[in-house]
Parts: sequence; structure tokens; C-alpha cells
Amino acid sequence: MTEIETLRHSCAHVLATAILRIWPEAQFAAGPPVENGFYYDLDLPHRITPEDFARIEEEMKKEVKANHRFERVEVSREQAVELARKGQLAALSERAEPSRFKLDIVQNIPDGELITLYRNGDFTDLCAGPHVSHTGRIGAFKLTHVASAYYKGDERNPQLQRIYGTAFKNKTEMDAYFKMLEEAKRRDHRKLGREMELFCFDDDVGPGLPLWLPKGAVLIEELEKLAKETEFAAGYQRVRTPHIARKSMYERSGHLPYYAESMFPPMELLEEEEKERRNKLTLELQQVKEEKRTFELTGKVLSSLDRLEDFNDRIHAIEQALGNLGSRYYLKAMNCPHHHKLFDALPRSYRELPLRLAEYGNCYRYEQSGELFGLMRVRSMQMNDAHIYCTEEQFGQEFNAVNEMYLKYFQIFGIEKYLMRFSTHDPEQLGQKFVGEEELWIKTEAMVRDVLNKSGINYVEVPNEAAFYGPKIDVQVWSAIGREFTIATNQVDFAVPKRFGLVYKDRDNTEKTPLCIHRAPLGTHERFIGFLIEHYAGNFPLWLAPEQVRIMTIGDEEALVEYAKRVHAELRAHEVRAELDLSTDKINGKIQRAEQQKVHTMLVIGKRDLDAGAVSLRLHGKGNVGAKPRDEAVADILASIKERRG
RNA sequence: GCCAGCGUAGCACAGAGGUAGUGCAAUCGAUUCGUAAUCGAUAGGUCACGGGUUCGAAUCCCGUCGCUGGCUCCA
Repeated sequence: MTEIETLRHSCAHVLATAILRIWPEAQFAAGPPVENGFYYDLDLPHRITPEDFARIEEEMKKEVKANHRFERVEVSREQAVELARKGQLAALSERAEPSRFKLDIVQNIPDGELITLYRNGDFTDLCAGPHVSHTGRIGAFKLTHVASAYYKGDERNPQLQRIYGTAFKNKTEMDAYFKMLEEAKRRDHRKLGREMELFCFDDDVGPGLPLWLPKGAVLIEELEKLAKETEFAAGYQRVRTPHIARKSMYERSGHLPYYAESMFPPMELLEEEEKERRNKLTLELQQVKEEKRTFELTGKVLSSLDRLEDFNDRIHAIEQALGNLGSRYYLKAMNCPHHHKLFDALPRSYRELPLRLAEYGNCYRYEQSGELFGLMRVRSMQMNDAHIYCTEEQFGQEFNAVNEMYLKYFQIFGIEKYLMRFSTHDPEQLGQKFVGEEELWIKTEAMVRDVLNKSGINYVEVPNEAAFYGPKIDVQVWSAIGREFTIATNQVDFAVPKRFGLVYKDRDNTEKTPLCIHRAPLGTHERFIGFLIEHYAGNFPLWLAPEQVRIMTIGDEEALVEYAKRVHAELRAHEVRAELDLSTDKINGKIQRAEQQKVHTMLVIGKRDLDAGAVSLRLHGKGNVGAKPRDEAVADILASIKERRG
């Protein structure tokens, strides 16, 4: 535990002490330090609200001022259990009620582990420590919010009240922290998205379904352009698939019923014609089954079928046709099955591999309402998806190429703070959580690890987190307000192609099942753009900026306006997103507005510029950078856009 | 989905039982200006929605929807 964590952990004890002074009946569960502070979970009939904070903080101040020593006491398990039963853990003094959660926690401490208590003043808690020496060491603290949390994080357990707070060595550090939080809030993509008119939500459309305004659509189109160029150069082929598919496909893929809850409920269609067909098929099925029974019992052949397998095949075919009747269509929650179908649409040869099918696919996932979060967690998303079908021999190289593509993108966007999380299988759970292909697991994981090590990327390996069909790499980033998100993913799949019966004809004329790499380096437009808004604080580089150039005149003399219009037309002819501000505001007002709207480049044109055939250049956030000949300025802008520079 | 808080004009906010207010943005007019706000006028609201209490509800109560902070979840 770091020094600051220790301090915050101690503050959690002080919080518990204060709460007990006000509500002696409070029952405490766990109170650890967390990333920017600490919390304590408690059960209390009174619902604590932010209005109570002042009162609680008042009591906490008294504890800090009293400067009690944190005293460490080692006890045996029996002693700890006894104290919990007597209600003396996470408590001020003896009380009738046992310390319920502490009792449970004590009983779950593994044998042989040292059990310690910590005392500050008349408060005693079960705690492994460490703590600061005295409560007075807590220089500054503040309760921040109250939330609820399931005991031990398990949905089946009761919900407790969780009080969050933060603490620092001194007030200066705490003030700096809250200032930083304010700064982060200014970057919040939800706020900037509204202010910059990038996207919006509408109650009639539905929660988690973002609508992209023209300026946001620009970001989407630019990212797609980048992806298409990059993927074209890397040998990908673009495909397009529908947004819906029949239930049968998701049964085959294995996504149903496991993921049905995360999918929008199906659309059910059963038209007259289909009803008739259902009756016909049902009759036929009965007939074939009867014939099969007769065949089994007597060996007599009543139809064209004359082998048991033929009967079974026929029955299976009818059942399948029936299953597709009265069609249930699902909105796709992932693109892979559709792409698998495209792989399967043509006979494939080893000569075609690796086959890389790419699409910005629209997916729909019915995320829990409480999970929705701006653009970062939505219900409709446009995914930078592609599936690479390859042989085992090709896998290492393909996976590495994908990885390099990630790094290329990160470089373009200047993304430095990220973490690659390599999720692997758990040998204990083969055949249950993970497909039972031990050799392939070990082999592909070794290949992935090798790629990661060779590229020198910082990564952590997380066992037991892989997809059921193979190991994966998730790229984690953090939003302005500190939430962690997977921004991109790269997964190996050696199971689903088999379920789809995907095969290619190999050199030796045998049919083989390809490996599949699922990859989405730019994740979804929604999350990626949400992240970029915060990453750039809305100040997009020129090539991405929704409004790249704004031309504004000083005054509205006819010759000036003509000149400005010519510059404007020239830029637009080169597909530069340039706008013209011919309003009657003073130049200061025009600049103010353009700065607030985060227009990347401002071309100020006054009489001096007109006479010199120049334009005065101003860059958002950087101020006036001086005049330049008009041709030079235009050429610079075009070059910067082409090279995707700032 | 669960717990809690919040929904007032496009945006940021005020009003806390007696019939709706400010700033910015918008619209119209005047202003002609060299790098972050020229002046004036006008318009804009079923106070999220539905029900209840009351002589009277934006305000109090209940329900629904949405948002926010957490928890759970995240192929």
C-alpha cells in the first residue's frame, strides 16, 4: 500500500468512527482505499444523502483533531469471532447487535493468516492495516458521494450504502485534486459533444441511441476514411451486411441463448403464407418420422429414402426449415456471424488466405439502462470490424500485422496512456467457460505473447478472462473522469468457424477449418470519438476538425468580401471544410465566437491583407501567428490535412 | 436491472405554495471594426410526463420516462 493509500484507508476508519457517533446502529462491511480516495460500505436504515455530509465531516474533524493513535492488535481467530459476535468490530463499544459483516469476513479469512485489529480512540475495526500513526496525520479530507454497492460485489447479496470520500496530506494537495476534477469535467465528452454540436440523444429515439449532428458526422467520415485507406493498404476487402439476421444464425454461432439478454428482443414475423408452409412442413415431418419408424421396424421402404441416415438428414432439414419459419429476426449485436456467412458464400481455397473481410458494421446491444454512459456505452454502435480467416501458419504474422495497425493508429492520435490486457484461458475451465482445445489455446496464446513481447508493448496478462473461443487483447484507456474503457480489441477465434462449418480446400485437397482473428483497432465510432473528444479536449487536429477553417473579414467593404469569398471557394474546391463569417460583428466578436466554437484555423482578412494578396493566420488556442501569402497559406492547409497533422 | 440524487427557454442557472426570471445563444435593426464579447429592440416556457393533496402546485405527495453518481454487467 502506498503512503497516500494508507492515509486514505485510515480516513475510512475515521469515517466509520464518525458515522457511529451519529448512527450507533450502523453495520460496516469493507472500507478500502480506491484510486482517488476511499469508501466504506455500511448498512443503515437511515439513507445517507449528501446533506448529511457536513454533519459527518464535522464528527470526522473531531477525530482528526483528537489525534488518536492507530493501535495495532494481533488476535486469534477465536478472539476475532468472539468480538464480532459481541458487536465489537467496526464499533465504538459493546452493543447488543453482532458485527454481522465483520463476522462473515473473519470467518472467511484463510487459516494461518494473521488476524489484526486496529484501534483509533474508542473505535475498533478488523483490519489488516497498515495505517498512519495518528488520526491527526490526515491533513485534509472530504466526502464526495454516496452510492450503493452489493455486499462483496455480488448481485445476489444485499445492497449496502457506499460512502466515498478522498483524503490528502494537506489542503493544498486536496485543492489541486478538485481543481483537476473540474478540469476533467470541462473535457467530458458529453458536455463538449453538446457544446460543439457533435451528437445528441432524444427521448423519442431512445436511451443509448446517439444521433450524429453534421459536425459529429464529419468525425465519423474522417475516421472511416482513415480506416479504409489503412485497411486497403493492409490487404483487407470491404463487405456490407444487413443489420438483422434470423435466430438460427445466432443459435449456430453459439451467441444464443448466452447473450440473448444483451440483444434487443427479436422481431417476430409470421405471415399467412408462412403459416401454410408451417402446416405443410409439420405434416411432412410426421410422415417422414412414421416412414422412418416403419423402416426401422420392418425394413420396408415407402419412399425414395432407403437408409437410416437419409431419414435423419431429411428430418433434420425439415426441422431446420421449421425453425426458420415464423421468423424471429434479431438486430445484430456483433458482425462475426454475418462475415462467417460471407466466407462460406463461396468455395474457398488456401490460395485465398488470409482472407480479410472488413466492414464498419452497425451493431445493437441492449445494455442495461444503468450502464449507459454518453458515447462510451451505447446501444447502437458502428464498429471498425474485420475478420481475418487464416491458417495456423499464417496466424503469427497476421496477428502481428493487426497489432502494428493498432500502434500506427495510436501514433496518429497521440495516444500514449493505454494498457494492453492480454486475456488467457484457465486450464481448469477447459470445456466449460472455454472451448476444450487445450493445444490450440496453448499454441495461440504463445503466439500472441510472442507478438506482444517482440513489439515491446507494455501489457498485462490476465488469466481466465479470454473469450470462450480464444485468447484476446483488449486495449484499455481512461475517460477524462477516470472511467476505464476497452477502446479496441483483438481476438483469436478457433471455435466459431468450426460451428459454422467454414472450410477451405488445402494444398493436399483436404478441407480445413481456418482460424479467425476478430479485430477492431478503432473500436466503435461511438466510444472512439467519445474518447477522442476528451483526449483532444475538443481541439481536434486539422484533418479531423469539423470546421477546419473560418474566414472572417474586417469590415464588409465589397472588395474585401469578394476576396474572402474567393479564398473560401478555393478551399472548398479542395474539400476543405471552410466557412465564411460575414456577420456584422466586430473582428473581436468574430474571433471570440470562432475560438469558442474551437474552429481550427482562422483566416482574418482586412484591407492590409487584401492589398498584399495575403491572409492573416490565427490558430485556435494559439492566437495570431501572422500574415502569409494566400497561396502559401492554402498549400499549408492542404498539406497538413493530407498528412493528417495538427 | 439495483440504490441514491436530479429534470425550469437551445445552453448555463435563479425562483422552494399565490400564476415564470437573469445571462449567453436566436431573430430584427443600427454599427464598419486589425486578433477573445459594438449597441438597441424582439421573440422564446403545459416548469420532463401522468395522477393526487390544496381555494390555489414549477414548488408538497405518488407513479412513469429520462439524466447523473455508484453497484452489477460488458461477446
